[in-house]
Amino acid sequence: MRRQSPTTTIRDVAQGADVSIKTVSRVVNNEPNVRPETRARVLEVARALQYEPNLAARGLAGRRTLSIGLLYETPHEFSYVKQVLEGAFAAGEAAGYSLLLRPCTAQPSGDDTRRFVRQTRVDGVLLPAPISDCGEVTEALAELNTPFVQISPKTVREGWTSVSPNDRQACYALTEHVLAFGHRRVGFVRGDERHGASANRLAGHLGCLQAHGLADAAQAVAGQFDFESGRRGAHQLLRSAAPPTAIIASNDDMAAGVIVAARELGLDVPRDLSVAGFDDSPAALHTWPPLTTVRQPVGEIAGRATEMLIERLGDEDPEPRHLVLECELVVRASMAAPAS
Amino acid sequence: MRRQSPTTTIRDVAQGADVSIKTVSRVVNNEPNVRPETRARVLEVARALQYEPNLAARGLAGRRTLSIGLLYETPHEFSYVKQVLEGAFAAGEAAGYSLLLRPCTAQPSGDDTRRFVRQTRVDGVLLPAPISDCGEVTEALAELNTPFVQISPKTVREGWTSVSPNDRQACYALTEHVLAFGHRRVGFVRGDERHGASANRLAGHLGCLQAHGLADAAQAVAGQFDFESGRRGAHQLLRSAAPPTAIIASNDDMAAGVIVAARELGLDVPRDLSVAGFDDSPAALHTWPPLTTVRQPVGEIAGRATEMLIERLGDEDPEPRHLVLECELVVRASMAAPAS
DNA sequence: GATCGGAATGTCAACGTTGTCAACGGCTCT
DNA sequence: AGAGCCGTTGACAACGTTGACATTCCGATC
Repeated sequence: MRRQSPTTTIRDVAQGADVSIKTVSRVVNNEPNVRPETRARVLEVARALQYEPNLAARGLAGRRTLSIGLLYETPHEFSYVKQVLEGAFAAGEAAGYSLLLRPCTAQPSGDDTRRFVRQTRVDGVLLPAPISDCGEVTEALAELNTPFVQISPKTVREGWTSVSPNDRQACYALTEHVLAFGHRRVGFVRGDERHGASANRLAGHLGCLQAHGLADAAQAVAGQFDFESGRRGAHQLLRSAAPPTAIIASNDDMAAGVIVAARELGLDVPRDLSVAGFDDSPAALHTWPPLTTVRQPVGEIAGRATEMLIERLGDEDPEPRHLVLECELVVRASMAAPAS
Repeated sequence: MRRQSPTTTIRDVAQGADVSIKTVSRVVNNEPNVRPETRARVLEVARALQYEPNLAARGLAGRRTLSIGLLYETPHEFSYVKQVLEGAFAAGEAAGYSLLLRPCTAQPSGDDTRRFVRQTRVDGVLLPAPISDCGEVTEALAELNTPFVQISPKTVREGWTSVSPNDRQACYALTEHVLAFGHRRVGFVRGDERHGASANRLAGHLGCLQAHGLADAAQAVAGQFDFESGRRGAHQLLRSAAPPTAIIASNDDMAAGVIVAARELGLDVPRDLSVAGFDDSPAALHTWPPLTTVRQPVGEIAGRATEMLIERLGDEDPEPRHLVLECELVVRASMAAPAS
């Protein structure tokens, strides 16, 4: 087996600064009761020797590993996961925590979860959608007494903690924006039902239609958040007797599919059909015309979730909280008044 | 501080199976010299108690941590990173290794790298492009005697190990495909120069033009692999006195930009302008028309790189290798004969 | 000047695993 | 029957850090 190049340990620093290892530990962990000059001397030596605490040893000795797990579903929607990663990494780093990723297949089992926590001893776990609603996972974590925070869960549960975007309100506003153009027949492509966002977006949409006395005009078809289902959904909607003059898709990938479907039917966007998406993903700018959509602060959501998780780690019996962040309408060129 | 729920350790298993902890260790690590019936008994108890070895303790006690690091650049090209992750995760898992991610800003310093390795004690490191060519990083790893494998490096270096796609050959073939349609003025949008792929793709393109006696017709403009630079590049190319009838972009995002630029100039794709991309990313299917492109086996490349890295971990003085995987032309609808 | 108290520092045993080496059996070979 | 060997097993000391607790130091108090 390959030899590791020698590394400086806490002992080397202790020797160099002429103190005990315990004092070095105190300095490195910012604990009180160290004379400022001692602290300075230790830091000096640590820096000179390029000392970095060994995380494995820390995790083994201490009660905590200073690491949090992130279970994410691998197949779809990677731009979402990307933003979650970035937000969580930044927030974690700021607090001295590192992130341990665990890609999962569609339905991670409780055993997978248990194995993950047992092996890694993560202090807590972040659960982005749709895993945030996986009963087996949350059960396993509760059983292991491992704190977790849900990101965009489907249903907000009493004693737990979550951070979500205000999907409902955002989709209400988006629908209102569409109606303001004069559209009266508005199609809607729903998202993957396993994501809580899907139901909320639909609810916001329907709520707005109802508020405008258009409840009967609602036309919603199923979708799974991917390009192809957007394309299929649009064909389905546009085939009807009274086809919509505008279509809202529950995310941008599907909206891109809607645009392609329109083009396949010889319809110009936005002249013959207005289209709106959701998420403000990169795809929203890659379509022609660029998509009117809603910016979800996914990175911020993940960051706040991480902060809340870390906060809860210190508390023996923390207050459950449910944070909701607002979204922002992004107006681009895919929306116009209906051809009268 | 929150209490951890009690976990079963190697000692519990040893007690349950009435053997020493060392024997359990041997069984769990598939070491030889354990009587089959003993092994079976230990495995039985381990399963019953849901025993999972503690990775921190393993890393501390053993010479190896069974984990490998993956430094990746966070800003651009996430679909690439996604595929790298998936390939590497799968290959790592198969060999019992876990992956430790480290998102980096544009130019990670040697110190960052050293800190990462020192803290985590990863056994080896994977370097996807463009970090694979970051001198500070490779230097730091060499200095720490930490094995690494480069993924798609710019330049293949003697004593190191790498896995790359055959960008040059693929772009040669793609250009040949374009010429076969009858195009004679072919524009080219280059990629980010920090990626090795960029130079190779350009070289393949130019090589093919030369082979067909069209070296003088080459028109290549700069790009950075993002949508916007594709759009700018296309405008630049199409503004010229003898504008190209086909444009090859060094990746799909830029090709999407080219298509939008064409539309902005009132050109129909593919009637007035043929377009080809590279990578077969999701974006290639989100454009209209869908893009003719080249499928790079990124996941497989990352997987093979991971396997090679793990293989090298066991060897004291492993043979350096440079593996090159072939790409595949994906013909879609964005390409047609030039309007004569 | 003895006593007290709190801040500063140190000692030592964990933590859960692997590496080293020694011990034990049963077998073959003389 | 004794020597030697090999396959099997175990005892014990690492690994680098933190937690619990002990000790020292120093100034304030009586």
